[in-house]
Amino acid sequence: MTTAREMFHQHGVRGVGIEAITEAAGTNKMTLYRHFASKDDLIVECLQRAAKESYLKWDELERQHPGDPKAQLHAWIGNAAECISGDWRGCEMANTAVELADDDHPAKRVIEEVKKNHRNFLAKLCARAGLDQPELAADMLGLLLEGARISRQSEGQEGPSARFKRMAEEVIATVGGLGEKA
Amino acid sequence: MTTAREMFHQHGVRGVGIEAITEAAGTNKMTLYRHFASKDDLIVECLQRAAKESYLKWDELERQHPGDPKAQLHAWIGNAAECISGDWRGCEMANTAVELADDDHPAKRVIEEVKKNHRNFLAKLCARAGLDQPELAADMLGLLLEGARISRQSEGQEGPSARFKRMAEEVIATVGGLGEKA
DNA sequence: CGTTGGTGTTACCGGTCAGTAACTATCTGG
DNA sequence: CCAGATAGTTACTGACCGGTAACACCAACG
Repeated sequence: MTTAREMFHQHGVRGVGIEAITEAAGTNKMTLYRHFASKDDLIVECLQRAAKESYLKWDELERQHPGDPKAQLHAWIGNAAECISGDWRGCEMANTAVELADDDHPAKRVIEEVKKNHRNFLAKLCARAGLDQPELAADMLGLLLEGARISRQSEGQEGPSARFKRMAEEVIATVGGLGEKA
Repeated sequence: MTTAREMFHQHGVRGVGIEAITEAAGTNKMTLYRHFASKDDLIVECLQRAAKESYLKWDELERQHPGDPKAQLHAWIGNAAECISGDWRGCEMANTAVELADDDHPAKRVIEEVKKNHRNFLAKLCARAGLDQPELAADMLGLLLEGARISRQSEGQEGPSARFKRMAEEVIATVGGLGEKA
């Protein structure tokens, strides 16, 4: 199943077949179909697992800098920047959303919910960090990250996504309005 | 061929077949294969046509506000915001890049070049508009737009992408450094 | 020992899709 | 009026893919 995550991510959910996944995982199609009703079902469960992992990162942030929302915010930026660098292939959620043009695919509901949760977490963090316009800052940080993950795939590693960290810091410094010297 | 653009955009390049395209265009497969060597070829030519169209928009910007880079920049934001609203399905280029996981697909070269050109155009415009940090501002505007186009597909019309215009204006007001009152 | 539950294997079905062949119809220009 | 190019039609191939059926295998557990 971890294998499924990797292969879906690497080749896209539409670009890889069930057989290739099971083969790579050292098993076979039948075994898989005894655990998952269909390919769509497998996709959804993969995304849900990814969602759980990403939620855990928020807890980790809190653990690493307990009671220090400002440091958590900077750590969030650091995490995000680190994700983008390297030979990455974008966000599992966003990529899947693009691939699944069908709007009523069950995976879409999962993706939408997860994205909304992340935005809300981020907005709350911005507020706790004392930013003047936490909602605006959260939107900007979110879109910058989303854009960087996409740009990474269109323009490669050297493109604008390489400057994400600086942009994000600029946002919380100027837009968020920490009061010049915070 | 315009039909091909629409269908690729609507259902994704991997989600629609040659036959469906030709049928929708009121013709048939053979005729298409007399003009294009393969489906990949068709994809590439569609993207190139999309690229030409997008370049024309820059000329239009210049024509609408001749010699007024600041107005051109605001008009660019307006155009972008308008594109995102409505029942849009993201950027043809970026979506295709996500779908075509294969890195050495011929379409990838086209996409990369187009995206780089747009970034450079935008950076030059930011410089002409007198922004203090035109490169940084261009990167931010570009990523915000890219993020908005993706977020539009993950979170729907009501998500952060709806606030794109305000964010973009915020960027050129604070980050670009027009000097407080420009 | 036997049974039961999970796993592996093979083969298959039905469908879709990219791309081709061969033939016919239509329109053009000379 | 004829020749040549272009477009339409039908049918086909070969490959892939999602999903299923039937059956053999192997373990644990009574």
